[in-house]
Amino acid sequence: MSDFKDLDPLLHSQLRLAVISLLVSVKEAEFTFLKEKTNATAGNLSVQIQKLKDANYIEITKQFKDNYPQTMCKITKTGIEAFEAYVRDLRQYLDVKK
Amino acid sequence: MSDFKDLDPLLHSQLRLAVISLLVSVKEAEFTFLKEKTNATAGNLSVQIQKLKDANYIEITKQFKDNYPQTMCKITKTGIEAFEAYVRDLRQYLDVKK
DNA sequence: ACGGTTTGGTTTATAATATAAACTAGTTTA
DNA sequence: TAAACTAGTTTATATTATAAACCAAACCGT
Repeated sequence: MSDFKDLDPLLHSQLRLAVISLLVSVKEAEFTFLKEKTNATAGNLSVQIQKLKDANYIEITKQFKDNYPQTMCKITKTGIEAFEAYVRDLRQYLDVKK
Repeated sequence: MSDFKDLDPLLHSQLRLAVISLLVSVKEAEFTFLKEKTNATAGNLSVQIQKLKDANYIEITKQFKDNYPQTMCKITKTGIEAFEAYVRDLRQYLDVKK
């Protein structure tokens, strides 16, 4: 019998977790902002936000701003809940019982 | 410029993290105990503790007990420190600033 | 107005990782 | 003594993460 809950594999990824963590704070952010804050390569970020979108953790909208393409990411209710559940589950692993 | 510290990839793995978390509590445990507590398959556990050993996070000693092979795992100082650093680093991701 | 550079990405190929399946070696039980 | 079980390891495969290559359009100097 296991002591540990399975961690949401979508969030148990450094980059995706960072993205969600940021979006939980700011609600909405540009691709370039996320790229800078996470220090990720554009390619990696592109792939990972796509996965978050497929899971309905975020919404992605594309528009043009000052002549340049702009990709906006916004967290969903599902995403917030998933993050909260992940944090809750992870505590089992981090809080060592003496 | 990145807001997030890189997470120790050796610990950012569900099974290895569970193993280290257990060993931080109990100091020393049998393979079978870890297998039961983590609900891992034997093969997976075998591979993962080997990696922890290679990183010097744990020590592995093999002996016989009641005619059966017994693999004991014990956490090292390095392992404890790595765990503490991991937990510290992870807080950046979990503690959302309002 | 053209060639090179920069912005803002996506797609694709490869490297790394996790996991399961198959195997080994020996023990117990019927 | 054959089948089933204990306690693992090794190997093959599936999944994931990451980087490299690419694309389209905009800007910038000459």
